[in-house]
Amino acid sequence: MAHDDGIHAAVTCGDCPIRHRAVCARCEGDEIEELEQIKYFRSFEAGQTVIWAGDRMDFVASLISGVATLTQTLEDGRTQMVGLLLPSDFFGRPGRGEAAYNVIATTDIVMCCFRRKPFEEMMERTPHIAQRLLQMTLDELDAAREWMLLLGRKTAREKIASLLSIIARRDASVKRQEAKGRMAFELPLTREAMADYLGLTLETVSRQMSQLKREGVIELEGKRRVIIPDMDVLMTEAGDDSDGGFLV
Amino acid sequence: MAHDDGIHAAVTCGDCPIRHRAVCARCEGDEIEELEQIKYFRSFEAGQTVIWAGDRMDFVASLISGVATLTQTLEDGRTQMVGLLLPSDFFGRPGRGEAAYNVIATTDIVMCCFRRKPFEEMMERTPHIAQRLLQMTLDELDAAREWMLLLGRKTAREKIASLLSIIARRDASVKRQEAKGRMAFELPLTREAMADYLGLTLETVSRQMSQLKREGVIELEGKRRVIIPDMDVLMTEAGDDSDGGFLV
DNA sequence: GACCTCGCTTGATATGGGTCAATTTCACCC
DNA sequence: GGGTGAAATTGACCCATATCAAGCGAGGTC
Repeated sequence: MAHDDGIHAAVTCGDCPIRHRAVCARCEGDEIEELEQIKYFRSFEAGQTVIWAGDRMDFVASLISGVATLTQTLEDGRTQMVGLLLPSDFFGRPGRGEAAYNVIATTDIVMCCFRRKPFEEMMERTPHIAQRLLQMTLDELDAAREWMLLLGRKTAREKIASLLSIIARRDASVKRQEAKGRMAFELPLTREAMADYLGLTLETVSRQMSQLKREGVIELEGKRRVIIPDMDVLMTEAGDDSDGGFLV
Repeated sequence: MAHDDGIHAAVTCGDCPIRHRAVCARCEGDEIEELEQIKYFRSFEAGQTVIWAGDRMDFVASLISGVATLTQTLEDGRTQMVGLLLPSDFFGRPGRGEAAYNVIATTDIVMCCFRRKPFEEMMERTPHIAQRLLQMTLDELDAAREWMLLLGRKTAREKIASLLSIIARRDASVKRQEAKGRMAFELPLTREAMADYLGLTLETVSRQMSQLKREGVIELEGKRRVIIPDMDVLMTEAGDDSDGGFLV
């Protein structure tokens, strides 16, 4: 049962990424068995709110399929996305009984949930879990910091290019293809969600998308399908050369 | 040897916060003893660079005194602060041999360093360390997300008020005094560093500080000493009511 | 005491992105 | 295949913040 990469391991271990990613670093049978007892699935449709900031949250979860977002809002309604959850991403916090952010499904999603208390108890007894979770959290922190650079210092054009290349790269790694040359993918976000990710208005997002299209940096099929003729060009537009696999 | 709060514990455990914060959740003697073997101190003067992004980094560390920053830059020199380190904050990443960010001392600082490899080995054997580090990292992630809201959606005025109230609150908790009513503190950052924190230019920072002063929200003694006549007013200006003790 | 430097402030002007207001497109549903 | 409504585009205008530039003040050096 060789584990040469994340995807293979996840498949080998079963249908739920958390079993591999947060827990079974070495696929130990009894750990998986115990997780099985406290796990359950939930699904939501595109547009539904999974949980509101401040609500009781007695589970932690990993996303199996679809895309969800974490958002924060000011009283007057200004909202900022602070997390973009793609399949295999984890959310919820051990030791915290209430949600800190709004979690919203932007496509139909399926989540694999674990009851929080038993999960925390398991963490106490099973060093692998805490260690794996630490690695995942550190990765998220790096992604958050990259995101801060984007929010604080990039132009609207660079922001758009960055977001597109983040999604393209993440998508590419899932499909196990090289993130080079020509690429195509379905945008899982509305223009408004993109704006909330980037700290822009949806009009500016739209304008910059049109601009990039006019200049041949991207092509659009309909409103959501994006084709990148040349990833290198897009990444130059993004303003940094970070080739890391960041993204929360 | 009761541990009723973080500060007390840190003092009780010795002079280095990491011993309590990252490790000795229950002050177990042998863990402390072993850490003692791999620890060493380093100090830097205000303005010195502790480490450049990309450099080899074979230690992790906690800040004992002073203030340091983590910054990221684009090729053309635009820079964004992504971490503000105050005493007892931890930095460096287990499992990563090179620095991801520039670490710069903004005041004279003293750090308590631990050689990375032995620290990682200890983490493997000592669940408490990974668990404590996980909690600290999750707190940092929350702080980063609060920071993202600031960068993406707040006005210059709100950004300044937010930063001042973050520093004031953090300062207050160190001094064990209530973060209510009148407060005073020394700004540990230049206007330029404030700008890098907030995603603004230093001119805008200066103008907004003058504006807040003119309106009586803050008072200034010299350029660095800040007096907050009424914390509630400042926090209203900050645009959110988050009373959490966030901050990296 | 004159001079320099560095951090900061202030002013004048430019501009990127926000705001407000129509349209247009397209995915979906009869 | 035509109708409908939400999502997206586009235009006109405005404003918050950036940019460029000048000047100030405190501390340090000769």
